[in-house]
Amino acid sequence: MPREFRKPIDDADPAAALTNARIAAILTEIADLLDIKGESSFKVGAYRRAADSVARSGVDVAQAYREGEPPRLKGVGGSIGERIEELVTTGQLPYHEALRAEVPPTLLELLAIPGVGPRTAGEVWRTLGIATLPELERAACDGQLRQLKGLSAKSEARIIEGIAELEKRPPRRMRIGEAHGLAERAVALIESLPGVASAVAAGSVRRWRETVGDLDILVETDEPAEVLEALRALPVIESVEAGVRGGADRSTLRLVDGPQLDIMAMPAGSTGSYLVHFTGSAEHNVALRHRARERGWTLSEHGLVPLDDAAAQPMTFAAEADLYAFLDLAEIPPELREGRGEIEAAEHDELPRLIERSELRGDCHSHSHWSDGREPLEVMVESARAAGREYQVLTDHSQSLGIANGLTPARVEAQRRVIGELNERFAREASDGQTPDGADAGFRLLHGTELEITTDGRLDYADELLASFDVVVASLHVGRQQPRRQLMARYETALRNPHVGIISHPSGRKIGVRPDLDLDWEAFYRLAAETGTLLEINGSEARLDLDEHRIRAATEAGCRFVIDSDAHERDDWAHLDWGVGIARRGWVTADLVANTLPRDEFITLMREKPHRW
DNA sequence: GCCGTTTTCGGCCCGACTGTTTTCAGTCG
Repeated sequence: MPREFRKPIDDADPAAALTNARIAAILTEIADLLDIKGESSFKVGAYRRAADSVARSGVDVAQAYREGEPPRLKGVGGSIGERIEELVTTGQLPYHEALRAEVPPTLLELLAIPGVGPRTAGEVWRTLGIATLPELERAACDGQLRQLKGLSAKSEARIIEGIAELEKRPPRRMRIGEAHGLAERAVALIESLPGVASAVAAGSVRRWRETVGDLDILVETDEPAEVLEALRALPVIESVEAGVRGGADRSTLRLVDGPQLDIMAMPAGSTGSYLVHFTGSAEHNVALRHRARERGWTLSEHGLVPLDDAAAQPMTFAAEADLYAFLDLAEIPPELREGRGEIEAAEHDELPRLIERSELRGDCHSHSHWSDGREPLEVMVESARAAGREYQVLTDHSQSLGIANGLTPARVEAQRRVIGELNERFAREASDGQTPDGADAGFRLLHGTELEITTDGRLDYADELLASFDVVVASLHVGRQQPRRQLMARYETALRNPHVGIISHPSGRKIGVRPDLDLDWEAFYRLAAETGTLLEINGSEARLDLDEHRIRAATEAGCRFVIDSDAHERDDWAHLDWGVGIARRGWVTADLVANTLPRDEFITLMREKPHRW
């Protein structure tokens, strides 16, 4: 996978909120520019690690600095700490600006070309004055690059090809659902080939990352050459990527109209270290190698080799658990392998027992034709029932959300009657032993609403009507650009209302489309915990909201959750899978999630606020 | 530039591949 296409930071708006993500982006750009400049790789790495640390921190770093309580962040020492402080207090970072003046930020675009790294980019800039993609392409076509040290006519051809490829197919990351679907198909396809003992998707798919760049497939076989040859010949394989990753036991391919596939063969019976290595993350692997070194070993995908005998045969492991055990660690679930404290937890046997999909008994957020759902209420409810759930909450939109055909109070009452009749039928069928196969005899459709928090900070229904719902899910779809104080005031109204059980998709983000709401998150979590209002982990793949970082921060603040599909059609029930995946990445255990409760307990819980159990 | 059961200096993760090489640097995952 070519590195991600990184545009220079848009600094047109210096007043843009200094979120952790923006601070991290600035530190990353500093690292890139230093790299091109030819600075020590350790210094460059230090900025990258610091950026990473800021990005994944649960606290609002800018706010913490402004309040005079800088958080302890791994990789942020005196020098970088001072730069962050200057940035968040003055809104400017002269060091960064000076670097941008010295090294043209447009050079970052060159790094997206396969085979072009910071050294090459720096070299063409220094010797030929090239700073942009078109300039590089022209120079390559004119044969100017071959005069540079380490570059030849062959390199020029590769660069021209790489630029063309980039224009034809800009790198993009798949959403979680698409990635898992494709990975499943690829694995099934590969397992059908002769000589294949097993295949498994590793990489970020296996860790359930919210977006995925390419697919890494491990193939257990004793005949790697034959298997890879057969694979390359399949009609669904569009092309064999040139050069990047060839060799006897690995191959880089591309699915027709699909993502890049990195295929790695591993010898049967010694798959433990391969799985660990290719599942990652990079940070997790680094931490593991550190640990191996402390114990006198060097760790790679092939296994462990003694530090004092590099020529020794690697010690191999049949299973991941064996490798972890050798390093005195409990086996770490793939979702936790991000270098966020999982090694320490595994060392002390304090890994959480993560929630499983099978532990969800109900779903608290779904829509139908009555508002903006794409299927009739009856169709949605029958499929939820057939899926074996104990309860489904129908939460069509409230009246002010006209664009989604929100329900007036009169339509709410009409819908209540329809739901009542359906539940009567379900009860009748249960007592007659007529419950359909796969359905839970106790299944009930619960009546909820997705209650709009209006721009002027009111709730969209009167309290008496709110009290009549089984579940009230409050959310904010309009007036997203309001200043932080106003947004917080709106959320506070909802959180303090005794009938509001759940705040839905709290950050309001859409992945890759629009950013989070500007909230005082610490205060938001505190209020949710204090009022006993549940926070939703919304599993629709464009949202995944709360995200994994916020989930952990909210947990630490004492919050509790529900995991919901926000389904608008039957296919959307799969969102529950994605929601559970993200929850697991947020270290969530079943006891933190209200919709793991049996139906009656859940109904009772939702009648009482604060919701604590 | 960061960090410390190798602690204030001297390290800093690993292997494979590529290209232009006579021993290695750059790129990638």
